This record gives sequence, structure tokens and C-alpha cells, in this order.
Amino acid sequence: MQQPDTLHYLGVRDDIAARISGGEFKAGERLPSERQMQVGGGVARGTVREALFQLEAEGVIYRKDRSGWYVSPPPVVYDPTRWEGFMSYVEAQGRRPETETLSKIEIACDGMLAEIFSRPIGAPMYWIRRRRSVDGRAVLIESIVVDASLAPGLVEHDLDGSLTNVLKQVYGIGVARNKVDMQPCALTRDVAEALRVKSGLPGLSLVRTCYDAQGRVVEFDREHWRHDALKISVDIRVR
Amino acid sequence: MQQPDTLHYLGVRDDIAARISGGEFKAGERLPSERQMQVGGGVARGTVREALFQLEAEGVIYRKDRSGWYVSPPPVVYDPTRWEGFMSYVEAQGRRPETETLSKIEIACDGMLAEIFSRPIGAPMYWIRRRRSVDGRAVLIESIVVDASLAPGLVEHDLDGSLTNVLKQVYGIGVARNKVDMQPCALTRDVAEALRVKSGLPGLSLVRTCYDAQGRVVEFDREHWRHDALKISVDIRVR
DNA sequence: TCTCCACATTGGTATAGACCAGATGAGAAG
DNA sequence: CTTCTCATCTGGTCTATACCAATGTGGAGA
Repeated sequence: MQQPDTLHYLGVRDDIAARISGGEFKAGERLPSERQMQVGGGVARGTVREALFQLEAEGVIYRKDRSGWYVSPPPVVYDPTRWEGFMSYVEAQGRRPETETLSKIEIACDGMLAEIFSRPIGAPMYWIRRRRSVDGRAVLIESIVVDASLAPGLVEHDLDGSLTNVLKQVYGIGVARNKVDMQPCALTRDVAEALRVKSGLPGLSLVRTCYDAQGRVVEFDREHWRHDALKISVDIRVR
Repeated sequence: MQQPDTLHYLGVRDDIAARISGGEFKAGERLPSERQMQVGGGVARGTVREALFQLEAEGVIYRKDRSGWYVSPPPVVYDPTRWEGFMSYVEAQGRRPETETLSKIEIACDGMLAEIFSRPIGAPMYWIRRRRSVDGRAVLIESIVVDASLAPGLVEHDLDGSLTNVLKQVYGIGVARNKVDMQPCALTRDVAEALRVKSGLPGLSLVRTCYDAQGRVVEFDREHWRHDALKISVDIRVR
């Protein structure tokens, strides 16, 4: 059965990939179960899974725990040099953005935050955790910290929309500088649970620090994205 | 042996991670073989591999095919808004950059390139393929296309250094605009082979289009990075 | 009609064993 | 001392099986 230059799992991979690109399965649709694909190809279930992992790494398919494998929708394009928020750029791409606030509490500034915000340890901070979705699929978890002294009562507001808008329109806080760090990572337990994916799945970690015109840190934001949901595009002109 | 909330493979993962952060294994060093770790923990080899895959996804370790698992060195920081080339920013971070030219040939402009470069189909182009390493480990494969009419005889030069420098100093071509797209991907067969990694490993695809002051496309560059070798950092001020 | 529960299905984890091909290193040959 | 060969070690692939836990479904009951 196996040819020397055709590994079984790659054969199965190509098979499934062809059926997807051939239109048999469309974006968002469910694939047949692992056991069904197994009997079709005459291979062990582990081999089918190997092929599915491959396609998952490529961003072609994704899984919902114990529900099945689904065809991935196209990724969202993100430009870190633009000021638009999530809701705005997702919508501009013809997709349906959604934000859920998972928690919003007041915390005391710890050592790391003290350094980032240049505030004393123990100073009040707001900590907001949100889940954002595109077309009904959760794509990122973000963990935002805002200096409570700059935006008192922030957590009383509805934060299921654009936080940037609230900061600007309610508190008059504008952002003058944005520092963004991005790094491939594995999604850790708490994030993976909130995204309802398997812990350890590859993802993209995005850390954003926003400064106002006075150079004060306004917002510190850690985002964890599904690796298949995002495409980064930067357009730079000479300064 | 197994607790309900402690999966075997996560236990093994934590074990290995602790030994790495504890200093037992240092960056670049080899871990014990899978079979050795198996007997130590009293688990099946598949379970040990599951743990190793997890650490690989996290960027903590990497593998050399059929040689063993090694501890990952820290990633290189890349800022797409800066004009520095690879050689320059890697060196600035105290690492040792290296470039090998795998091939450099003249090709005819195909449909896709014609559109990108705004040149007729069949126009002469140079196609350069290079492998770049940090501290002796191959981290990316790049595939560069340059308009041959802008830089005649380019491939006669030594390209094992900075291509940007050659374009500027020999041909007087400067870059005025840079468009960079990044997307998590799986490393496909040819790239994986050149990087000597397993095909399908997660990576980062980076596509760069360079324009000169007249808006002509000077260079079109596709880079495929190991996912654990790169960290992206962007610092943006309001325009 | 709606709700709730039991059950079949699905992916997730784990074991054990087998063989292959590339990498490596030790030893033989020059 | 160098070069070549070969046995050994390593990860890579594959099969087969088993059980678990979450999901989704359909039927019973309110």
C-alpha cells in the first residue's frame, strides 16, 4: 500500500485537502468523523489524526473539542500600524465581529504592572478580560489593564464594544503611541479553555502597550489569537 | 498513577520543562532520547512524544530529524517598520547571523510576478533563494525576486551578505516603502527540507514587497521562519 | 410544546509493539 | 592521520486496541 515517497498520513492529508478545495466541504462545515475517514482509506485512526493535525497546522481545518473537525474560514487581516479597533476592521472586511466581557474587576498594581505603567505598587487598576469572535467563532482572548486613576469608573460602562471609543469619548483619553509585540506561542490552559480549544494548540501572542500624548501608559493589552484566524499586514513608508 | 486532573503527557511536559528551566539542560543542548525518558517516567513512548510536541509548540524545544530534541535558543526580535536587514539586526542582538545562497538564477516573469512588478509577462527577473541562520541554526528560507532590468548582473555579485546593501551601493536603488504581510503557516516540503525540519511544522510566513521612491517594486521577498525563532515588535507613533 | 435525561457518537488520551530511514560514532582499512 | 564502512541509536511512521469525557441527539415525561 505505502509507496516509499508517499507517507500514508500525507496521502490522507492530500485526500482531505483536495475534497476541501474541490468544494465538497465548505468553510465552517464539519468533516466526517475520524473513524469514518479511517475505514474509507484503510488506515489506522492514528494515521488519520496525523493528517488532520497537519491540516490544522496549515490553518485549513480546526476542531471543536469532541464535536468534530471543521473547515477554517479565511483569516482576519490586522495592521498593527492602524488605530482602528477590532470591531471596526473586522466589519470592514465583511465579517461579523463580536465581543464578550468575561470579567472586569479592580486589582492592585503588582510589580510588573508598576514598571509598565510607572505607577506605585498597590495603585488601583482595572483588569478586563474579553473574548472576541468573528462570524460566531471565538478567535482571541484579551486581557486588558487600564490605570484606574485615568479612567475612574471605567468598569461601570458597557465594554462589549470598542474600549478605545469609551476611553476617548467618556474620558477624553487619546492614544498617541502604540507598541505591539507579536510572537508565535502555544495557547495555555486558561486561554485554551476560554477559546474552547485544546491546550497547547499553536497561537499568536500579541502584546500591545498604548501611550497617550504625555507618554503615560493608558492601556496594556495581551491578546492570544488562534493561529489560523489572523493575518498581519504592515505598510511602511520611509520616515 | 494518573490523577483525574493531571494528564500523563502534561505531567511529562512539566517534568521536562522544569528540568530545562532548572538549568539541567541549557539552550542548544540535547535532551535524553524518547526511549530513555519513557523508562524514567513509566509511560508509553507515544505519551512522551505528546509531551515533546507540546513543548515544541511552545517554542521551548526543537528537533533535528533523527538526531534528537534540543533546547531552543531565545528568539530574534524583528521590527518590520525598521529598514535594517537581517545581518544587521541579528548582530545588534548579540547573535551570529549567517546567510547562504542556495540558488540564484534568471527567470521569466510569470503572471503573478507581472502583476506585482507591473512588468510584462516574460520580462527577465532574478530569483534568489537563501537560507539564513542564527548561531548556526537555520531559522528561515527566503525566496527573493528582483527586476533584472533595474539591477542588471545582480546575480554575479556575492549575495551571502546584505542584499539591500548591494542594491543600494552597486545600483543606487533605495527603498522608500515596505509592505510586510505575516501569517502563521505550516512549513511545506521544500522549505522544511532546506531548514532540515519535519514538513508540516508550524512556521511564520512573511511576505515583503519593497518599493522605491518612484513606486516601482524593487524586491519581492517571501520568507519562511521557524515559529520559535522569531518575535515581532512594532513601535508606532501617531502620524 | 418544552424540558430533561439517557445514550450513541466523537474526539482525547494512553498502551504496546513493529519496522523504517537518517544520523552518529566507533572501529577497520588505507 | 585520514577515510570508509557498518552496527547502533534516534526519531518517524504505522497498526491495533482500549477506555474516558464531552457533545449532540432523540425520546420520555411534564
